[in-house]
Amino acid sequence: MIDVQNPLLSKLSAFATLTNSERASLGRFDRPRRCFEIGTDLMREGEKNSTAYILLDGWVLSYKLLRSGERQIVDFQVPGDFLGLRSLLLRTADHSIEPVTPIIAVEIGMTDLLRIFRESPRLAAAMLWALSTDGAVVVERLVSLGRRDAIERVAHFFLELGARLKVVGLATGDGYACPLSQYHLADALGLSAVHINRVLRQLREEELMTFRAGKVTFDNFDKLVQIAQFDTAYMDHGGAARE
Amino acid sequence: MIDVQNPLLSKLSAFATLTNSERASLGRFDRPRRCFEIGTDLMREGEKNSTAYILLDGWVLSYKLLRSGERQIVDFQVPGDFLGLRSLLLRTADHSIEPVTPIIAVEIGMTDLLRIFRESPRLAAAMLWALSTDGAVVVERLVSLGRRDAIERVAHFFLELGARLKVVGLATGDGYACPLSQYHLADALGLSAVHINRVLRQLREEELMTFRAGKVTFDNFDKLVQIAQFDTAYMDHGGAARE
DNA sequence: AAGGTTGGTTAACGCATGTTAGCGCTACAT
DNA sequence: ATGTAGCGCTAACATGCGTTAACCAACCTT
Repeated sequence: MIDVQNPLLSKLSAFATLTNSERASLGRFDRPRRCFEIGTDLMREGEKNSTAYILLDGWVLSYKLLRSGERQIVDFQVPGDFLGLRSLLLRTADHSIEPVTPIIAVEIGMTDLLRIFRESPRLAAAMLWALSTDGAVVVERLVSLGRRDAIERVAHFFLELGARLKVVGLATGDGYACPLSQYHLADALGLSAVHINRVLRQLREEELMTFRAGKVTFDNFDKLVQIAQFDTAYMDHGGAARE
Repeated sequence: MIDVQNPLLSKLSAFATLTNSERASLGRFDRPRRCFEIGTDLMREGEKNSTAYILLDGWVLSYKLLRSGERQIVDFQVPGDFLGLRSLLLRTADHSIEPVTPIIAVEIGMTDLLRIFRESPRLAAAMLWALSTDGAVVVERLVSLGRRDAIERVAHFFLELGARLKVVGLATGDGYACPLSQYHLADALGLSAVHINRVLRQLREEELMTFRAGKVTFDNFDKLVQIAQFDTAYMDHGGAARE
């Protein structure tokens, strides 16, 4: 049971080396593991007293709908990420969450959170740190939408995703498996699907990166980093083992 | 000394009615109050072990710079807001903070946070709630940048700011004092200053709202809400006095 | 086999917004 | 009084991206 928690453990370990009892504390959720198929929302905006989850396997996306029917994807979550923790604290969901692929997740409720805070302040700090990282990612996305043009935005997105997946062992320096469609990218990056397609072609033709058939391949990582002005500083504050 | 904390107290009271001892606990920061003038940053991106603050008076802005020299303003903070709490948890500042007006703020450090968590779980929950609200605001801004056009964006911005100021008694339903320049709006909303000017003129000519000489006046609140698709749901989850 | 659906792809056209440039006002320093 | 810096304001022009409309391939479903 502790085993499946691996992605979260890898992430938190980037913040501080956890003791065995802390690892055990994380594993001791009595709440059930749940599976969700594509098409069934985990959480819907406006919903009261929603549950939060830790994502063990698969990808999900968080989004908000506008009256016009358009949607803005706030972020994608990958194994090891928290789902809907903010909505738990707010007591009303401020966004919706749906699977991108079939997923496995563990429920967490307020009581679990409080128990962790009681049993291990260090673990609590690690979780607050992980939450803050999520916040930093959203802020960086906001910078993208506000001040980067389409190419920079797309390049930055794939680099960031790669960095996040690497932490949980799902990416190498060369690329990673990515189940998103071009429509997903459009809704996440504030562009039209047509323009996403144009940009992907350009990235391909200039031999910077390739996104095709569910695979991201970095052809010229350094140049890509330069174009995107990608700086990992906002993501890797842990550096493992401080304090 | 407790008195000056009023803006934060008003905010947290929207989440739960605080006991006298909880109010006292909030007031018992031994850290000094500090003043900052325009031009002196409170925090700079990349800085290690920065301090966080509670803003008592004045306005500040949080921003990130791009290589090109452009900047994206992430959010403005008004009295009662936390400053740099995420950077405190991350141990490295992921954004910079500078005053918009001269300000007064109280320092808070990790030790203060931990003390509050120890002394009063309810107060801790209230603070986590306030933090989550800040997160929800950033997410809503992200939706604006991704999917709203210029008019909707500007309208939404002023409505949201009004709602936030109202909580701490700095706005009425008709309008509020606002020390921002059109350049501030441009950097916050991902538009050019020229276009901000165009949009403000349009809002004025269509008698929806006026922003002039440091004052925001709502001329047709309802229509403005409709144009912006402004829904306060993401801001007022507290509703005072639940549990 | 036929039809529907989803995702990728491209071209033509239009528009919202950026860019550049310039004018005027106020505040403030010299 | 004179410069200078910041801010508001506007016009003319340029462009990045959206929109619409197709076509194709892969994969369902029946």
